[in-house]
Amino acid sequence: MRWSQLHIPTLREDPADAEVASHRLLLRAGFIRQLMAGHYSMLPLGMRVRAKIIDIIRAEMNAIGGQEFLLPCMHPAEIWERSGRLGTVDVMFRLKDRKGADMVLGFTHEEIFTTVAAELASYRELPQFWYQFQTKFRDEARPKSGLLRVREFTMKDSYSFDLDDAGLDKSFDAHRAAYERIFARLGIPAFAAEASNGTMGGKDSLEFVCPAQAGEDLVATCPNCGYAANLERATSALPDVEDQRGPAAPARLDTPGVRTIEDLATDYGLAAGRQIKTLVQVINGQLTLVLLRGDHQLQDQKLIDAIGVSDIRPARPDEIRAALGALPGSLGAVGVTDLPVIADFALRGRRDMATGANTDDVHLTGVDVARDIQIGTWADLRAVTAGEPCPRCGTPLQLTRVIEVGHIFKLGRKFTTALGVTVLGPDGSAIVPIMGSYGIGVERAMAVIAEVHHDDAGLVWPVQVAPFEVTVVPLSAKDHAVVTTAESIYAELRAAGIEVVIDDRDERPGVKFKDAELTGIPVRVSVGSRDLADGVVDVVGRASQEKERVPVDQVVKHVQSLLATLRR
RNA sequence: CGGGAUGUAGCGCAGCUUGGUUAGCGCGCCUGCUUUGGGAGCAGGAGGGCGCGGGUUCGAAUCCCGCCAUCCCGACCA
Repeated sequence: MRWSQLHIPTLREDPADAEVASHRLLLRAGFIRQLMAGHYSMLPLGMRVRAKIIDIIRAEMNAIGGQEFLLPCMHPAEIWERSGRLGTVDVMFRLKDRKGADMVLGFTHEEIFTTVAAELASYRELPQFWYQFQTKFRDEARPKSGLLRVREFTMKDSYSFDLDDAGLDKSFDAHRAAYERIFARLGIPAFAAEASNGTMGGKDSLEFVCPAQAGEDLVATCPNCGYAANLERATSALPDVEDQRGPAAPARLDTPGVRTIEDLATDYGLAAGRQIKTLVQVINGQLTLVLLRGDHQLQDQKLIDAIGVSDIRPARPDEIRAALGALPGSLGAVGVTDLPVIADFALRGRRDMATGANTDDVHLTGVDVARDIQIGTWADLRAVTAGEPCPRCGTPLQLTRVIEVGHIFKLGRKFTTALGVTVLGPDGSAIVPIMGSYGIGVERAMAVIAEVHHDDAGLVWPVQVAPFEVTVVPLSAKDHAVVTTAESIYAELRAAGIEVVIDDRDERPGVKFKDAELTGIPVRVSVGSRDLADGVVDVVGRASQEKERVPVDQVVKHVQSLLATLRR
């Protein structure tokens, strides 16, 4: 291809609205343009990278037996009604057609693939791996960071249908292995972390995450045994606490002006770890007390996962006072029998603790959790913090900021049951297939590659996903020898099957060099009159910036071996 | 959805406090000449009516009211 005829609108200055590196560079280098918040147009260079990412994912999906489909992105709302996700997922875009029929834009495709699976008839057909590359629409509360969080994007989503749990495990493991190969080939240093299933339901899920400053999630990782879990799922092995027995009954402690755990600790010598934190949440409209150790933070997703309800909000002060007779700062669960109480495991067996007395400016001490509080549900509710012992091996955990690039779920039979999918088993009885679902955000993957592979001069694409492998740069558009040599090198590289672009613009060398670096093309062949006098050209690696003088008649061979090295 | 910021040419910005001739600068773009080994120089030129809608005023990019959009933080999120 000829640069002069490609639409590559590079910018000399950083775009004002782009903060994170991938956003800034993809805009500057002319790969994408924004239409509105969370919706981006993919320009020719962006399309080439996207196509390569898709090719790699497709190859790995096919390698594990995946069959490619393409399902509609617009669906009748009725199908989502049947699975119970219609009114409950707030990122779902909804619309009506001219007849007034309710439609939705798919934010995922479990339901729709399941309608296709209704034609599966026999156990002999299972397992099935089905996948597609399809646009997803998600009405994000806050799109941000360029392609990292958008409202419209391409997802590779796949779905497995198996006869039983053992089959699902196999399908899941096959996808896990495929994902590891995919991210390795894409140049994304991702690893798997345990995660919450969120609105997908099901029991197990793994996120593939890539460490990055622009990340929105935190994962806890163990440097020793490899334990890794999203903070919304991570646990740690807290040391057991042996409390003294304490008094026979809680004692009243007047604490005028005390509103926080910290105040109580500093003013009355009651360490935060010996306090009970009482939070009031409204769960499905029901006021509920949530108890944690004073020095622990509630992890919201854990609470949602523990009770299986996502309709949760903190109670308002007026609701709290009406129910408990005090304001936050003096709340406690001692003697509360008319409200559900959920407590974190770390409070189990604790004695001689301090908590609010449900009277403003009064606390209780000497509280024995088992004796004095009626706890309905025990759960893991607290957020792990850095340095706590790994739940598997005890090594201090690290917290790492990451971007989620893939997520694989063991779904169970939620969707096949809801949509009535069965196959006949060997004995003639109906079997409900068990599902898994597996997703990779294509443009997010592109942005993550850019996050990981760039420098001060611009993008540095790994060869496998680069928009072009080589750019040939004639340093003059007028010097006959330079132009004809560059053109013949360009033709030879093309003939050798290398993806090459020739920068045939009538621009000064500096402009071409800057653009070559900004766009991140892995290899540059510079043809100038000075070197040509010696019969050589410059071959420069984008990542290494190493320059080699190569005789004109050996350029193709040299470039081929350089590309092979870069591919590794 | 709460908090903060910003909307002036394709991009980056100034002008607004203290309303006043044809709204300005840099980059980019077009033409010509000279240049051409790291974002060239000179000359000439095109392009916006200041996010949108009202209002105040003799007069509004500048003041007032409402709305919209974009970015950042938080809440939320597959």
